[in-house]
Order: sequence, then structure tokens, then C-alpha cells
Amino acid sequence: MQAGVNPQTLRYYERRGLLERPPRSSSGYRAYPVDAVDVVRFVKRAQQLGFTLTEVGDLLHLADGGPDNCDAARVVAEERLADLEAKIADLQEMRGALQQLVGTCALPRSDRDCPLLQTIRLTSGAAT
Amino acid sequence: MQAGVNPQTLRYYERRGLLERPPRSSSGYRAYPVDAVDVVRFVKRAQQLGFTLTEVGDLLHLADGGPDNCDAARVVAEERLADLEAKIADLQEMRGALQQLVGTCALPRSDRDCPLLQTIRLTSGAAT
DNA sequence: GTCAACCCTGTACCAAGCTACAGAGCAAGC
DNA sequence: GCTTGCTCTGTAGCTTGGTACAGGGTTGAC
Repeated sequence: MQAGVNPQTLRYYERRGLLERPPRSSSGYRAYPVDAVDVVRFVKRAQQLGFTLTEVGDLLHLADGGPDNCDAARVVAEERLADLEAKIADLQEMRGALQQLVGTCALPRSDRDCPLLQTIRLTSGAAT
Repeated sequence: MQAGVNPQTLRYYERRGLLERPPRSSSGYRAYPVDAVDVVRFVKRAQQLGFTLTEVGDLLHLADGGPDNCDAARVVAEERLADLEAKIADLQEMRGALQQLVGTCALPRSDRDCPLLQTIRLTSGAAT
């Protein structure tokens, strides 16, 4: 398929309610509208970013409604935004620790003690 | 336990090779050394940041070695660093899209059409 | 010495997110 | 009209990261 997923996955998404049930040909074959590709791509992208299929479904369903649902959608979006901020901050902290580690490893061999575990401990300690 | 996980999980980590097999009491009870707590905390933190247990195990095992393994550890760390950079960039992009979405929703009700799905499509389209 | 509350082992189960398989029908090229 | 390759349905399996349970031993308070 154009979205790079196999038919089983599409049926799975349909079961999960992520994809609308497409019209069928006279013989029962699914005939996906063009938009389906966009939906699938969105699902895939959101997944990469750590959203669960349930969350993706929530967003998609909210999008189906009119202005009333827009308020609900905003709430969901703002929650996700807060999640994202937190996750980004966390990853940045971890990046700092890793950069430090790589820096330590760049010392001449005689000057180092490969303190990976120590660095790790500091990192995890800082999070507590 | 002090690291906030239950005994089954500790045994699971032991099976997975993340935790060294601790010495046993005469009756077979596990007597964990103090460091075990740090290791568990590191595992938990790394998980939160999207590392799999397998990746965590790799890092921990590299840490066991001397200066030679330090080179290998650096390679792993640099790979993770690149992953982190990419993930952060991705999340930031997604954050931008969500912020835009929330901004749109803040318009007076009559002026809006809750274009969540459109925003989503633009976002996913931009990633292709 | 007995009772509760822990630990031991092994195995089985869970949710999420697919993926594969069986048994069937349809479509299209030759 | 037959074969190849798709689709259909339903069900079962996989992996990850645990959690629970059964059936037993241990430890410590009383």
C-alpha cells in the first residue's frame, strides 16, 4: 500500500477504530479513499513520537466532530503538549549525560577509567 | 525494594542479564549488594527515555570492561546520542504542530473549523 | 511450636501492536 | 477455464516488559 503498511495492519487499524470502514466493491474488497493514506501516515508518525494507538484514535475521533469537539481536542492537544515538553527536557538531560560520557572517553587512554557506570549513576541519581 | 520495583522484576532483570546474580544466603535468598539499587534506577530512567532493556543491557555490559571496552562504549553512546538528537528534533517538530493546533483552537468559535485533521495531515506530510 | 509473612522456583498470563495462517473467494492473463 | 496472485474472514501467534500464581521452604514474632 502507498502508506507502506500491509493489509493486515490496515484491518487491525479498522478494528481499533483508527480507520473508517472503507466502502466495499461488489465482491467485498476494501476500496480505500485517498485520505486513508494520510491517516495511516499520521498514525505512523505519531507512533514514532511515542503516542499510543489509543491516543491517536482519540485525536482522530475528536477531529471528526465540529467546533464543540474542538474544545475537547484542545484539551487533549494541550496534555500531549505538556507530555512532549517533559519528554524533550528529559531527553535533553540524558543527552547532556551522554555527551559528558563521550567527552570523558576522549581523554588519552592512560588518563581514563571509563566511568560509564559512574556517569550512569550520577545521571540516575540526579533524576531521583 | 529501595528502587521501587518488585522482586519478580528483579528476577526478570537477572534473567535478562541486566542485574548480576547476587550472592545467596545459606538458605538461597538473594542478598543484593548496595550498587544493585543504582543499576535498577538507571534501568528505569533509561526506559523512561525510550531505551529498550536490550540497549540498557549493552551499556551496562560495556561498563563492566576496562579501557578497551571504553571505545566500544563510546560508539554505543554516540549512536544513542544521534538517536536522541533525532528524537528531540522530531518531538520539537511535533510540539510546533501541536502549539499551532492549540492556537487555532483559541480563535472565537465562529471563526474556526477545528482543523485538527488538516493540521495533522500537514504534520505528517512534512515528515515524508 | 506455630503462624504470618516473606523468599524460592517454574510456569503461565497480561497488554500493545502487529503478523501469520487456514480456508475460502475473486480477478485477470494465457 | 485454469492458474497465479491477490483479497476476504477468523483465529492464533509473536515480542517486549513485566506480573501473577502454585507449591514449596525460611524466618522471626509470639
